[in-house]
Amino acid sequence: MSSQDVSPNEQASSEAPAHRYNAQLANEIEAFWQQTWAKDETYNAPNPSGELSKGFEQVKGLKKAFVMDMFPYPSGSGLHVGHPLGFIATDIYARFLRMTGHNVLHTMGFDAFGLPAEQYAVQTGMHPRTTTEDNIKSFRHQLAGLGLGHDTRRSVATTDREFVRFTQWIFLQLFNAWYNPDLKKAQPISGLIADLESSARKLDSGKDWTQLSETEKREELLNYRLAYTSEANVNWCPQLGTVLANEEVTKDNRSERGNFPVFRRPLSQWMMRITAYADRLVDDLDTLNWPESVKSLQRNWVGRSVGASVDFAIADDQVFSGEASAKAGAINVFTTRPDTLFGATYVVVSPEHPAVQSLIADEWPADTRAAWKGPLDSDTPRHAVETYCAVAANHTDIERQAENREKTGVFTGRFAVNPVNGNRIPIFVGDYVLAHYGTGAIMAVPAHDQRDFEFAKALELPIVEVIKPTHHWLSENGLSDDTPADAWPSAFVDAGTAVRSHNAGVSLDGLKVEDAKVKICQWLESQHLGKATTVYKLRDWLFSRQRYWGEPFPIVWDEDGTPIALDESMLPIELPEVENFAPTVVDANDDTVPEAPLGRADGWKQVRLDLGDGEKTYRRELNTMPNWAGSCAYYLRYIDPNHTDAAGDATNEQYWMNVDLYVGGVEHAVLHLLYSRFWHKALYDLGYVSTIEPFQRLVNQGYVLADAFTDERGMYVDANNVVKTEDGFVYDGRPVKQHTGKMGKSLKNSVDPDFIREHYGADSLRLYEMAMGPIDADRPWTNTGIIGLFRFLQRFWRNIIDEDTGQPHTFSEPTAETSRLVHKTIAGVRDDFENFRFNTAIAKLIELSNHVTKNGGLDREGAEAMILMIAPMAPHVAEELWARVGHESSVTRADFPQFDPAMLKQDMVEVPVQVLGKLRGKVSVPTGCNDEALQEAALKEPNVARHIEGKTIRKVVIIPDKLVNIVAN
RNA sequence: GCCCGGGUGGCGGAAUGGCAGACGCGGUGGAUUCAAAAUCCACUGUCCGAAAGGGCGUGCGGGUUCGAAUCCCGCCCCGGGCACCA
Repeated sequence: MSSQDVSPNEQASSEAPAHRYNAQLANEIEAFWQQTWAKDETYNAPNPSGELSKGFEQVKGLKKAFVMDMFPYPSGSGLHVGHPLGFIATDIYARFLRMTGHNVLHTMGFDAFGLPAEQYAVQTGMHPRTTTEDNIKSFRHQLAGLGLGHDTRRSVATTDREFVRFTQWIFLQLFNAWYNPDLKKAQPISGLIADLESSARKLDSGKDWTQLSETEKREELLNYRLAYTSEANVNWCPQLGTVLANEEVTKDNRSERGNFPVFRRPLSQWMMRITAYADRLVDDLDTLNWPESVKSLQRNWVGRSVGASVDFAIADDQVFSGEASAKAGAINVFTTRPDTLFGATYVVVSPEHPAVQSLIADEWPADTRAAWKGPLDSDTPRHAVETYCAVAANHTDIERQAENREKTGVFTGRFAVNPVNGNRIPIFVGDYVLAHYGTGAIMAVPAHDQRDFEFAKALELPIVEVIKPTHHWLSENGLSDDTPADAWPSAFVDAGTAVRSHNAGVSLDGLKVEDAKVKICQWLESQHLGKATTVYKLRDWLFSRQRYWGEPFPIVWDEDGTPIALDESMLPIELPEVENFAPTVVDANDDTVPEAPLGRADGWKQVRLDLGDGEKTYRRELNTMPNWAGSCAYYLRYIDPNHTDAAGDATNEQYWMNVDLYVGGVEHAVLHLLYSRFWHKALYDLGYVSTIEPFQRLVNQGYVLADAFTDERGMYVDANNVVKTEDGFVYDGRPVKQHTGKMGKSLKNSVDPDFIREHYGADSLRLYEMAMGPIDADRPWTNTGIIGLFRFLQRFWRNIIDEDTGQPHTFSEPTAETSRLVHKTIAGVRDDFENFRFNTAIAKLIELSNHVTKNGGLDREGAEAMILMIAPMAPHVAEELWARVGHESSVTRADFPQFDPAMLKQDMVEVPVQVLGKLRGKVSVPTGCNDEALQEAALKEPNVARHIEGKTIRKVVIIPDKLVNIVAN
């Protein structure tokens, strides 16, 4: 709460022992060891090859471990105690691995391009590089203060000159690659060009490659490259002055960052062909040790649906006449239920479907129902359809997707032919069909799809049963076997058996859904009417932004307006200096094409180059890459931080990859983690990395929550200055309301780690953050909670050090019980560390420490085991104790203690005795005591005897050394 | 609606078929102190009881089992994600 509530005890009173572990001593110890670690380069991990390979000989027999955090954005407001939660967890794990025979790569970089530095630059005129570098400096200082054991030689920032070169280099690899669908992998585009030149492969566009001009060829290749430009509807956010990726737009069409409105606008932008990897991005999730929730989010985002595309020919209709006739061929629909094709009684196309215009009949067919002519009872199909489409266009996505919205649609006046039974079925335009999913058109099977059912009811369309519902479903709905489908209360959408589904060439009758799907797809394919198809929700990744503070593209444009990649030797392309960093922010309704800030760099935006056909003037690409670019492959920079060409040394990459443990927030589930997997797979295909996935194990740490307070206006007030009074919480003399929320700037409830360190020390802070609960759970921060861990460290210190002299206690013979508990704790703590359960590891150590406090008696072996066990979590105090008991080398690579199973055995064991499953007493018996003796002892226990008195013993369950349960009645 | 988590004391949590509530916070009482802070000791799920001991108790209702917080079936509630995705 308020800073006054914290009870600092750094002022050792005159009576307190001179060598008590208090905040002052903790701070001295921590400063000393942090300097020592830095001087000794304690946390440097050698590479097998190259300039960082010094010392590799000594560790080459060890296993490698790559332990990584999601790197932070170095914001100007510094860290709060929520930020380092994951950093502490990975540090503990990395330290544990160092003590159990691993060469551990653990470092921390900075995701340093991005909006805040740019916005700050706009406000102050200071160059974003200056503020970013200052912030990184203070972050490094704060992180070092927490005792995080990072290899600082590998601490890179995405804004570093060489890092930018690396990011641009990857971009070039993607630009110069295409996805070969036959091999299902990316390959250099040169191979595609060779195939096209030799006519071994034809262009998808149907054009003849050999007849094309150089410019036309370049344009054609853009349809294949993994990084390409295209003119498409993109998410345009006027208030951010930039376009955004789908993943950065919330479902109510606002920017994830800033919560500004986002509009769809056609613009030419850079795209990444992530859709080529849709299947692999889904399938390879099965190989990963990731939280199920994140895997599920990614599967959902890719949104794979397996089904069939089917052509519905347009019926040749006497009502229709006109020139559109020639264009009207067939409507291609996508369905996941091709087994219900015989039940398709109409077709619906979305209002945005490109063929809508060509589908409109000149007049209504005879007997067209009023319900089909639209709300205005239009005189012509054209009027009905155009009115309907205009209304749909004016609806926002939210309005169109509102829950329980009535299904609406209008008849086009034309008919399609159901390819399996030749039935003439009406074609509708309806806004429940989405233009951007599947083919933008559906076949409607009202009996077996709830949406189609609702539409059919609303527009009085036939409902034909082609899947026999289960008896369970029929009886649940009070229906009999022969109730016609249009009397059902809803569609039957579950699996059943096909009926009424046959024609001269194929019969599905009697088949289960899955078998029927396979059979009908084979038939459709044989008749050239359709084929098995898979569609995805995933869209290509929009990769350009109209901002200043990002990586420039290594691209120039020629006079024909086609993009040309610069050669690798010209990297990095550095950001030009500009007067004004601000994005072009326009009014929400303004249609102006945004000018990228780089367009203000007059001397830069045009460049004279000789790219092989003489010196010419080119226009530079003025967009920059999105913030995600730098985080896609930064683990490769950690491996080889100074490499200046290509991906890095293959020996080092093969040694370290993949990342064994990756810890970070769940907010990156479908952004960073999907993009990064995509780039990694492309780099894998192109031979630059050796693993199919970058991150083997993922852990999402929870959020740190804290009390937040709002005043009478509902505005958050600084929680650090709220005081608790008898009447409740008060800020500046006014009552405020208490809430709980994620710690951070927006709720004004940040707790400064430097403040906590000053009052308790970094070791107490580290322990408290871990003790609050399982790593993946949200945990409320309280300034009182940390005291318990501080007291524990003080006790722990006292277990080993005489508070008056500062010297270790004389070692003494421990009791058998103490020795047993030491070994039991070693076994438990080891297991907890391996399984990332630091909260219970701490509890076990507290238990042991409390036992020693109470019983005394600790030999050197026991004391050292305690120090070694706490070392990963509280490294400073552990180093100090390790030194004080006489060691000269760091505890960092000391062997983690082994437990002796023989030590866990005890002579006597206390066995609980139950009567009818209820605990009634305990008996103390020799360990390994036989069943008869144990039963005899149990029956003699006075309280047990009382409970079975007068009853007949039916059965006695005996688990040796564990439990006796007497069944008596 | 669908998918993924979760529901245990005043609070954070522990126990994954075998003594429910480890460990910590908070609380109560005590030691120390002129006093306080800090520190140490004891108690602390709930109800009955002086105690011994007993009843109840892990969201709700059933079931399996000698024995269920844990496994199964059916619900309820909370958090997160997706959502007219054919």
